[in-house]
Amino acid sequence: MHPPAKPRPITRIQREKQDLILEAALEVFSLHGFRGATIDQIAEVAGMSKPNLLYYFPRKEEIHRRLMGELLVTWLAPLREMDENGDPFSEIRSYIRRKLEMARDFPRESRLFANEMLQGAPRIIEMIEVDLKNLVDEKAKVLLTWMDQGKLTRTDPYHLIFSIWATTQHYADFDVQVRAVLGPGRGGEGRFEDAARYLEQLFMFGLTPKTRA
Amino acid sequence: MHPPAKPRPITRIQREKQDLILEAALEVFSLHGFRGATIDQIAEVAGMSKPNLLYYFPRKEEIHRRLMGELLVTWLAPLREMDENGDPFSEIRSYIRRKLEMARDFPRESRLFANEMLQGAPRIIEMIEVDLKNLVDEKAKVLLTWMDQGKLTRTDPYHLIFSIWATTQHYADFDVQVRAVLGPGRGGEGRFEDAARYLEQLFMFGLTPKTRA
DNA sequence: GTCTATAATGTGATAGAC
DNA sequence: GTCTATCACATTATAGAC
Repeated sequence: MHPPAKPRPITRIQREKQDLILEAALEVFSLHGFRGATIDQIAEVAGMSKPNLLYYFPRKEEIHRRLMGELLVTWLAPLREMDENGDPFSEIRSYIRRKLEMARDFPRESRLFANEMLQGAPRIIEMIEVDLKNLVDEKAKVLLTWMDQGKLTRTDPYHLIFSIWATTQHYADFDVQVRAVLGPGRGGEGRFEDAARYLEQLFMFGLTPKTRA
Repeated sequence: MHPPAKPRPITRIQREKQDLILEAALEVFSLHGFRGATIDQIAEVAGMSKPNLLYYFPRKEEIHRRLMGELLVTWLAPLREMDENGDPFSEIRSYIRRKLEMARDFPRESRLFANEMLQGAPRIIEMIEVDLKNLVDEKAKVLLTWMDQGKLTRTDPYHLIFSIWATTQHYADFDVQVRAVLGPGRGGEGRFEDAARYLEQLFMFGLTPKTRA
């Protein structure tokens, strides 16, 4: 009946400005959370006027939604890569390494996620309950299989994943504290190397079956 | 010269109202961070009018400052209790247990702290750099001594403390996610028991010297 | 000492100019 | 299609009533 909806052309300037806004919003939302962030501040960081920003994203929530949608995909990628057919120890070890690298290279994304969690995840609870839960269930099953085969110490696979999340993301979310405690000497760029070494030791020894020790 | 400053009498009603406000502020700040929290909301939770609240705390920042000051003391208590003269393993084990109990019993305090960290700790950076750092330095030395004595696997004491913080606080700060992933079955009150068992296993095996294994 | 009316500013959103 | 002047309301804070 109707002619196909004219695919509204996305101009180059539209794409560019949207990217500018999302980049600025990531900066501000990750620091102050959804309610603490102001459109004004986002606009300033993006280098445009507040009303101009609102032309591209008519609502503050739209910006946040877009950000969270893109985030969860990249955020879960490291876990998704954990391969059932690989060697359990090297799979877990590289999962930890990838996750720590994300904390190092994308701390704002980590803080954005943490902020949403702290607030009770009101805007992404559905994604958490479906996409994230499904992925974790799947990988927990893989871990259990490895344990059944005696390749891994028998332990709770869910809490294992939680502890990997917690320890790695800590270096992004609590970065100020980490650097303050380590001081100028050991709080520099080397802190991620130290963390990597420590975490590998913590998890590997904790996971090594007694038959292997 | 001057007569001693008249110790302005703190009436019962003053104390009561201040406690009400601080209780409400904890609730709101822990969910939305400093900027995301509004006096209006705090007043509503506290059951009083906004201007009335501002009579007892003339500035929003005053409320937050008071909250943070009290927080850091109780927050570091578990670590402070770690006793140099005790048995390394039971000391660490009970430290982890105490910390996990705090996450269970005082999740709002945990989230309040996390919120401040995410924002770069602008209002408590000094306390972090002095009080917290000093305590951690002191306890790191204790851990190192234990390692020197061969009672503990040699590892980085700072990152060990970080990982205990991260894994335990995770159950308060990311509670929504934990419960969503565990589902109704294992996400109930038992989740803290499971976490305690898992964490003990993780850290103990990771810390057990090979000569003991 | 206790509390409220009201000011001053900040904030999200829109109607309309270019 | 792109952008800005402006509105309605929320928010912090104060001056002044009880």
